[in-house]
Amino acid sequence: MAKATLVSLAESLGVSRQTISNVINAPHRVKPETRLRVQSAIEQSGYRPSAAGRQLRTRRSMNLGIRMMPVVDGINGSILDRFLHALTEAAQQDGYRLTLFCADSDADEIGQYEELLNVADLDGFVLTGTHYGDDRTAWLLDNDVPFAAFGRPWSSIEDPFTSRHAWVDVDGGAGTEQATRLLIEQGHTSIGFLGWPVGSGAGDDRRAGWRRAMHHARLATKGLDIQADDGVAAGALGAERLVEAGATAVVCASDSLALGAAAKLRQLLPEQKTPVVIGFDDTPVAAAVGLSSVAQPIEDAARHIIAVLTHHLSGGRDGGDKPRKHLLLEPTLTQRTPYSFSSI
Amino acid sequence: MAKATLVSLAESLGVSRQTISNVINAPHRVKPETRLRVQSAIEQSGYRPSAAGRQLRTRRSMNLGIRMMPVVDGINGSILDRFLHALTEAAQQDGYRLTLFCADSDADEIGQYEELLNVADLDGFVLTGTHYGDDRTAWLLDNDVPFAAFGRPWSSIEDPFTSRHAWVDVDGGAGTEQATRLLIEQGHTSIGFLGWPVGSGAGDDRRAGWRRAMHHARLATKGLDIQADDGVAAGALGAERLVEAGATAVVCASDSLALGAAAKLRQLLPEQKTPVVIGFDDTPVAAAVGLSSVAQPIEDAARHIIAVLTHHLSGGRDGGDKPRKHLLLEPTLTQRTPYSFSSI
DNA sequence: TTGTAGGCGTTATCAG
DNA sequence: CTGATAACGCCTACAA
Repeated sequence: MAKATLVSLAESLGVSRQTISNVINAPHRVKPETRLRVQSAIEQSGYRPSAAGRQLRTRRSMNLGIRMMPVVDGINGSILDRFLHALTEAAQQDGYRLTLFCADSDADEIGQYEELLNVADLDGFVLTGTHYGDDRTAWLLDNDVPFAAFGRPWSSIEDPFTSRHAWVDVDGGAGTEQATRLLIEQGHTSIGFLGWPVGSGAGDDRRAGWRRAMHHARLATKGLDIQADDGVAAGALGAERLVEAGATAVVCASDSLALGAAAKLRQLLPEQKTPVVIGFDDTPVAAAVGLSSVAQPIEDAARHIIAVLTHHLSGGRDGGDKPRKHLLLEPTLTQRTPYSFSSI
Repeated sequence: MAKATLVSLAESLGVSRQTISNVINAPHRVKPETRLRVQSAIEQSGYRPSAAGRQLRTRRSMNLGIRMMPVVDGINGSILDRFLHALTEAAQQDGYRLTLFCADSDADEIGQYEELLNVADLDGFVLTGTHYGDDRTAWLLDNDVPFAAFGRPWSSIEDPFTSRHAWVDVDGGAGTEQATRLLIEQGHTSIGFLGWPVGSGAGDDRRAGWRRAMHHARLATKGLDIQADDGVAAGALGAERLVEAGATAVVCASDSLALGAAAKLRQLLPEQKTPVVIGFDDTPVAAAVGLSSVAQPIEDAARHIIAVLTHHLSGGRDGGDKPRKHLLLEPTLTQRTPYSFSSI
């Protein structure tokens, strides 16, 4: 049996194709009687509207784009997996599909936007890895392209909550602050921060959280603030300098750094028993070696990103409540005992 | 300026839209002179063919589907990241896009195939996680849907190299065999295998590799073959039993198992200095703790999957060489010194 | 409430 | 080698 279309259905039912279309897109305009008749015919025939036909007419593809960032560390890849999965699931529930694309740079990404918008009629984009002076958000805003970002707009002057574009983020600073406070409660008075070079929004945010907790407890921070590129080796190196500066515990901007730091601290301060290093992202690596870590509610973030995007795309006519345009989620601290490599 | 279409271009050039279409899809049919004229006009106007229009006419979307498997361990999520990225990049180079979807089960996945085929005109699918008696491949074959699988068809009777469908896989058995041989060369005579319960294709394959190496060296395997569910804790438990059976080294079916095993062995056999545990997949976790591991050339696999799929879809008219329909890639052994948590 | 007409952008077919 | 014509399946506007 050939695939059913509006026309074939209309013929077999003795109504016009327009009526079928109305049953699908504007049921209230059709007399209940015929509506039911048509609906059951639709079900029986297994009719599914063609995306191509619809897209040609409406210039909407029900497709959302997201860029695959280049694989770097790999440790955070597992986070991406969770993020993508939640994104896809939420989009699917709202009738949207996710289209993946690659780009070498932000400029290239913008080029891809143009291309995908032109040829594939993508309805919107999900952005990740926002940073200071992000060209992409500016371009998308200028061109009235719907999008939502995972990551607030980083700017030293503008308040993110007045931003013109939708975003969802996790309050990294709150996470490191909480982590630092825990260490303070455990009696540590010299707690180092091991983060990325100043200049990255998320990194500076996490550093600020540590600093807040230290100041609040009136603890000195001099010499305890290390800037390092991400990675295990850099983490070990940084921890060494922190120990020299007197640190007995370390809060890190990533699990990679934390892993290196934990190894180094275990070596330099073997007498310590409590978890003295706290990572960020709660990756499987952290779980695997029993490292405490700040966990991001990444599935929630993904779901909200889709919610705000699809709500906007449907023009608010989707029935649901209007999702907040700017949302800062709280992370949680996953505490673990470092059984690691010595006492599983 | 409005977006250029075939019609607008044709008008401004004084030719028929069909000629423009021919320049794009069948250049050889157009007189070189007009072809050049049209081509430069295309470039100038920034014309890009509409996917919707094309799709409506050709019933092809230039879109490939891939299912997001449920997130389980997380450790292997990082592998997925690399895989997806390579897939997307290769597809993009061939003019295809990747569409993500979710499914709860294989049956559900088949339902999604139908849906995506019907509404979105997907041109083909990439399958992962093939297993014994996989319904999905059967369905796709029955319905003449193009696809390529990452993972050979597992069947006790059929030779995978005669399979009706395209696949790419990594020779896991060769990997564990190589790993086992290395340990034998290092002087170990009692080497355990820590793998998944018998019944999974990939798991049994890896087990067989270990067994081959042991038999080849005329070493006993009695009591050295452990079946455990994946995970760090199970790995530690399994290693304990292996040590009781006299094992001094362990080859594992995954990095999760290996991580647990390494911890346990370090505890039970502290005098050993050499890397006595070898994992599988070479995940960031392995890299982080200095665990040797069998590395899969996953980017190569992804590229070949796309190559074989797009070559088939283009009906072999894409100019390139015909890619092999069945391809078994060799893994490599990444050797590391277990600095782990004690000596970064 | 239902039907009719037109067109979205493309390619296939066939005639010139 | 080029052009006219006819779909592909759908939705919007308007007419009945």
